[in-house]
Parts: sequence; C-alpha cells; structure tokens
Amino acid sequence: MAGTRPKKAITAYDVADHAGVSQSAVSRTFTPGASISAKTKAKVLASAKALGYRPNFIAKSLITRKSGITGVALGYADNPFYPALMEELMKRLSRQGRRFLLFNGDPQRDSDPELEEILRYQVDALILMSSTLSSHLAADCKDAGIPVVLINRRTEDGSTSSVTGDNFVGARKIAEFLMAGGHQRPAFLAGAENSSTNREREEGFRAGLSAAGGTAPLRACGNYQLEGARQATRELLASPDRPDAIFCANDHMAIGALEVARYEFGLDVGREISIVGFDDVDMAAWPSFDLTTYSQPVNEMAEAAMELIDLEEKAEPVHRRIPGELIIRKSARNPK
Amino acid sequence: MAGTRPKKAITAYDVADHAGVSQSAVSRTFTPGASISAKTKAKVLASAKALGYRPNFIAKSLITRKSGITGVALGYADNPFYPALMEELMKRLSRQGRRFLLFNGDPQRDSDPELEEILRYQVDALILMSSTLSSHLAADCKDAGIPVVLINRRTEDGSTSSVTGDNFVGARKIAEFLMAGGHQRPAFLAGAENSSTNREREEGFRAGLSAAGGTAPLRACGNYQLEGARQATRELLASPDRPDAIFCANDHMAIGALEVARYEFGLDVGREISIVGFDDVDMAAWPSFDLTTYSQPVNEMAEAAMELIDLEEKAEPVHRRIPGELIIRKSARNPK
DNA sequence: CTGAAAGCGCTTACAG
DNA sequence: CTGAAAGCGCTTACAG
Repeated sequence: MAGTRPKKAITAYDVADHAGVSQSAVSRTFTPGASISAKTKAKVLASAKALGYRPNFIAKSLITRKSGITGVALGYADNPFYPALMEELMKRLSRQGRRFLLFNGDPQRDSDPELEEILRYQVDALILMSSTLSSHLAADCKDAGIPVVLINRRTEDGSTSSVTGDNFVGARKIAEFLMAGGHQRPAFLAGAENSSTNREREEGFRAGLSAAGGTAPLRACGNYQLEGARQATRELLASPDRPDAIFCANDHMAIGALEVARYEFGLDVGREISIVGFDDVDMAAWPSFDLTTYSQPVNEMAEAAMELIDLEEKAEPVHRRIPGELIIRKSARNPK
Repeated sequence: MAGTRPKKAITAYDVADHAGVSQSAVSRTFTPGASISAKTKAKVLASAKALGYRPNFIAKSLITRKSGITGVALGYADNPFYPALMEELMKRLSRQGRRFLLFNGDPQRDSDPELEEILRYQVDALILMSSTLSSHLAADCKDAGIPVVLINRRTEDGSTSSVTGDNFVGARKIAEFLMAGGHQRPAFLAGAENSSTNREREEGFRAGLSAAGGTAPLRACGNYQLEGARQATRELLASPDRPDAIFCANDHMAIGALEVARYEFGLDVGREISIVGFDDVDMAAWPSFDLTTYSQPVNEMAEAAMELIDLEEKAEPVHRRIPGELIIRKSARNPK
C-alpha cells in the first residue's frame, strides 16, 4: 500500500514484558473489579506509564460486544431546544463514561442509510432527537438488543420507547389561558405536519379552544423553520380576519412570529397581538422576547432518556411524559 | 418471515456458509475495490441480505487501525456559533462516511482526562472547538499519527494546527469603524482572559483605536457567558464615564450587552450607544438585534478544518486564517 | 479470482 | 492471585 499506516501501538503484551507479568495481568489491571493483587497492579501501572500504554477500546469492544458508545441523532440544530437537550445528554453520558456518536438525523429524507451505518459500530444504545426510524430498522435494533429511545417524538404505532413533553395538556392549557384572556381569533402556527409532537400540540390546542367555547383556530404552517414561521405569520397577519393570538408549535417559531408582528406589522406584542410558544428555551426569557410559553424541561427529559436506555432488554416500549408548566411572561395578554 | 433468529450476531462466516464461499470472499464483497468476481459477489450479497448481515466496523477497525471516527470537542454550546459550526462539520464528515464522536471539551477545567479516553477509541482525527489540549497530549496525538486541528483557538506555541477567523484584522476594522463614527469612549467587553481569540481581538481593537488617535478602551470581562456579559455591561454603563461604544468579543455577549443597554438602561442602541459583536451568527441578523459585527464564516472554517485533518502526516502545523468582513447593521452609529 | 491461515489487541473461562 | 490459551469478527498477505 502506498498510504502511511499508523505506527504500531503499544499493546498489553509490551507492558507485560516490561513488567515481567502476563498479558492477562495487564488486562486485569485495567478492568475494575478484576482479581489482581495490589503488588502486581502497581508494577503494571508503572510499566504502563513508562511506555505510555493506553488500552485499546476497539479491541475490548470486540469481545465485550459493548462499545461504550451511544448513537445520538440530531435533527434541527438551529432550534436551540436541541443543542440544549444535546448538552444535557452529553453531560450525563460523559458522567457514566459513555461516548456520544453524533449523526445527522436529517428529518427531511428517510435517514435510515446513516442509521444503518451506525449500527455497525455496535452502539450500545440509540437516542433519536427529532428523528425517527423505519419499523424495519427498529426491529433490527430490537433483535440486536440495542435500546432505542426517541426524544420529543413518538412513532405512529408506539413501538419505540419515547420521552416527550406533555404536548396535549400543555397546548390545552395554552388554549385555556388565551380564551381566559378574552382572545377572539386564535391561530395555530404548525411545525412539520407529519410530526407527532406537532399533531399533539395542535390537538390539545383545539381541544382547549372548543372546551372553552372557542372557534376552531386559523392555521398556517411554518414547518419548524424560522423562515417558514415568518412567512406563515405574514400570511396570518395580512389576512382580512387577522388573528389576535398565535400559538406557535415551538419557541423557535414563536420568536420568528414575534419579530414579524413587532417589526414588520408594528404590532405591540402582548397587547395588540398575543404570541405563545412551546419549550421554554433559554432565549424565551430574554427581554427581547419575553415569551409566554409552556416548558419542556431538557434536564428531566435527558434524565428520563438515560433511564430508558438502561432498561436494556425490556420487552415492552416505555413512554414517558415529562410534565411542564405554563410560563407566563409578556408576549400574550393575560386573563384579567 | 423467518423463524426465531439467534441473538448472536451473524458474522461473515455465517454468510460464507450460506453462500457456499469462503469468509474471505464475504470480506472482499464488502471491501470496495477488492479482487472478487461479480458472480461471487452477487451470491454473497444475496446471502448477506437473507441473513441480515451487517459488517462489524469494530472488528474492521481493529485491523485497519482506522475507526472512521473523528473526535470533536465542543466547548460552549450556549454560544450559537458552536452548534452552527458543529453542524457544518457534521455535514462534511457525514458526506465522507466518517462518524463524529462528540465529547465535552469543558473549557473551564483541564479537559484532558476525557481527551485521553477518546484516544482509546482510535479516532482518526481530533477537532477541537474552543478547547485546547495539553502539550503532553498533543505530543501523544502526534506520536499516534492522529491529526489535530483547533477551530477558533490557537495554542500559545502554535504547535497544533488551527483554523481561526481573522481576529486581529477584524477587531482593528471595528475600531476604525467606530472611530470614524465619532465615538469618544470605546469599551472592550472581553471573553475568557486566557483565550487566544479574545487576546487577538482585544489587541486588534486597541491597535485600531490608537492608530485612529483614540484612547485605550474601557474594559470589562464577560468571560464568554451571557450572564457575565450582562453584568459587565451593567458595570460599564453605570460607571461615571459611561462608554459610547462597546465592542464585545463575540456576538453572543453582544446580544446580552445590547439587551441590558436597551431594556435596563433604556438606551437607544445604535444612537445613544453603539454595540458591536464578532462572528455574525444567524441571530445577529434578527431584527431584535440587528447587530453590527465582523463575520467568521462557519462553512469555510469547517471546510478548512476538513482539509487540515486530511493532511495526515504533515510535519509542520498549519494555521489557516479565514477572512471575514465587517457586517454593518444598526446596532452601532455609522460614520457620516 | 479464491481460500486457508495468521493476526489486530484485547477479555475471559479454565487450571493451577 | 496468576498465566496459557481460545476467541471476538474481521482484513490481508500468501499460495494456488
């Protein structure tokens, strides 16, 4: 071969020779809880240090069939909810000494090809943030004993474990809050039409509206994109029956909507029009937005995801709903 | 459907048996460019499909000593510059069929322990975003033939390859712009004191100021944190000789500063006080901020990083400066 | 083009 | 507690 092969690494055998022990002893030194005397261990450690030995996890993985790697699919990184969630996940995984193999769970196309790849790395678990996987692949994971958990999304048939916020309840509470505030023409600014989260939020919103004697909401779709949300807001606000409240399927879109209302239509947000989001991302609390929203606590969601992936060989999928709460700020008119 | 499938992973031997060929033939089928007849390959592929075979990358890595994994250290995920950069990197790595092992490059403490770990996974390369590594570890990487590139940071001695924006020049241009706009009392809101990026930006700013006959800037430190930036801004604006312009070491802090000026001090940003950032993150263009800044193009920086890690066994470290440009918006008073 | 065989760097029964 | 040995699932000379 013309290419340069990395130079030979220092192996457990080199250390064993140097320390005058067997290779097994070297292995045991680096295996917590293995049966080895303090004296032997000390010798090995000294030799390892002298030689700059670093146990090869790849070789270990081959035998133990556990790579210590968790695959994580990230969808929309521009929505700050996901980087925040990712960070919480990373902290917890790090703490357990697990690694984090990130891959692009492109939500537009079928992301399976890349997911297939990931399985070849013998990941111990798969966490999907705003991505989904085909039933075929889900079955493969099950066969391989790889726990899978979806965060902020569910599959149609509920066959894969999930951690979600309380979308239906949260959206219903938002509807009640808006109706109590005397709003007449509520609108719903939708995310991706095929997303379970969007569907649940819309259903909760409609349920809350009709329970409070309201009409069906106006509707526009922003597809979870910032520009999409802006465009949808323009449509809504330019229409003859302009809404007096817009519930956006997430904070990311709500911020886009708020800016359009304020800077393009000159509306006093919170007085002339009410805008509400969902997630309570950090940015929602910034004075520029001061967004009324419903929280999805990323730390609790990450924690729950960690618990679910540890329930390794569970027979049945588990669905965890993490409760949130209505966060009242200034972007929507409050009930009197 | 087939009957009960064994939990044991199916290996190349199983496929070989099924196809009536040798295990070598199976391996060659999945090795692009390997010497194998179309007929044999077809047989193997059919058997592989029938059995649901998936080559084990871990085993492959053990032999080839290439894992196909690039380690990426992420520092401050709350600064949107980093998620944006990460996404660009991920896209490119994905396209090359490489994986992305993310780890927490905690910038506060010495992040080496976790970095040490990462090397055991035989990563092919290391990309550090706003993290640094000890000279000891850098030497280890060199010995192991693992390319390392720093993004948006340099080491003191320049011994590790890097990709950075043009910090000095950009900051100098900002100083010139501010001086041309008639500002009398400029201030610098610093990031982490020990960061090369912060230092370069401060030096460029001071150089530009004095070249234009200005005074040394007032100064406060926000440590790259949002809350730190807010606090620093409060100090600056409450001081008897309140600055009339604040250059913040990055957009993230500039946004915090802008909000404090506008919402806490009631200042008309862009008229009563000028606030300038650095990076040109997406958010800087939002109407709520409309931030004058200097761009660091994440796509070009990611591209450059990819090129540097491909220069595998280079003898000398390479330092790439990616030029940016002054982005004039409304948060600072313009020259007449 | 093809197969038998060695070996990548470890873990883990198995004996002692 | 310790070591010799088998083997994890592949790639890759080597011979045919």
